[in-house]
Amino acid sequence: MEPVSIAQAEELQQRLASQVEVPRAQIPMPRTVAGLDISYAVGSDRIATTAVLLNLETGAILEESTVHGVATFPYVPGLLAFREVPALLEALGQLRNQPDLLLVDGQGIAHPRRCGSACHLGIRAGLPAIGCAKTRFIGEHREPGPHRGDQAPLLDNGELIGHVLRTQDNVKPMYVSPGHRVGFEQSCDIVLAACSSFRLPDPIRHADRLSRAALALY
DNA sequence: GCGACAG
DNA sequence: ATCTTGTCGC
Repeated sequence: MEPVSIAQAEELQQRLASQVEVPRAQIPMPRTVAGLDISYAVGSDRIATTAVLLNLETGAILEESTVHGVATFPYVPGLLAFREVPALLEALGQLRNQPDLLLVDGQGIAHPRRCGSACHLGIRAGLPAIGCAKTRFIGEHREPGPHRGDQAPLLDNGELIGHVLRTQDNVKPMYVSPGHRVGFEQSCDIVLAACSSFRLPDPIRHADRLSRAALALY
């Protein structure tokens, strides 16, 4: 029930999209969040996937897990989840403690079918999830203000699909959108809280560094 | 037909 | 995502 053709993936994604929940109400502020990321080898299909669990209140890293594997699905814009989510679920499963929320390196509902990687992962893990991407995928927006916390709505044909959020003063903004079971405003609040002193949320930044190091020596 | 296109 | 050198700035 994992490997699928591109046509099947689009069909499957259509069904998953109907399961995405974007509440208008606030959810309890998560105590712990897990950041996830994948590194790819050049001339092979080897990948290393890392999950980092962080205590959002203290900023302490509680635990981390890394799994090695092989990329089975190609990169197709709009279908990134089929390439990455299986591995992300594996790394997540290796954590001893379940996080209160997931921070994904990619889009949430800021996606053509409102079903980015963060939506897939949130639904399949049964946990709240937020998509936090470094670059735009779809949608238009104005340039947010220059300071940490400044933001601008990300719109697709007038529909709100996320926010462009400045996570530190004078850095390129991040593209934040709900993945599952968390609203727009709170998604920005949580991402901001996770960005202690860098552009990227701490857990994602650590996961990126750890997965790259793991891939290099394996 | 042409350009855009998360990671 | 990854391949890449030097270079600018704190």
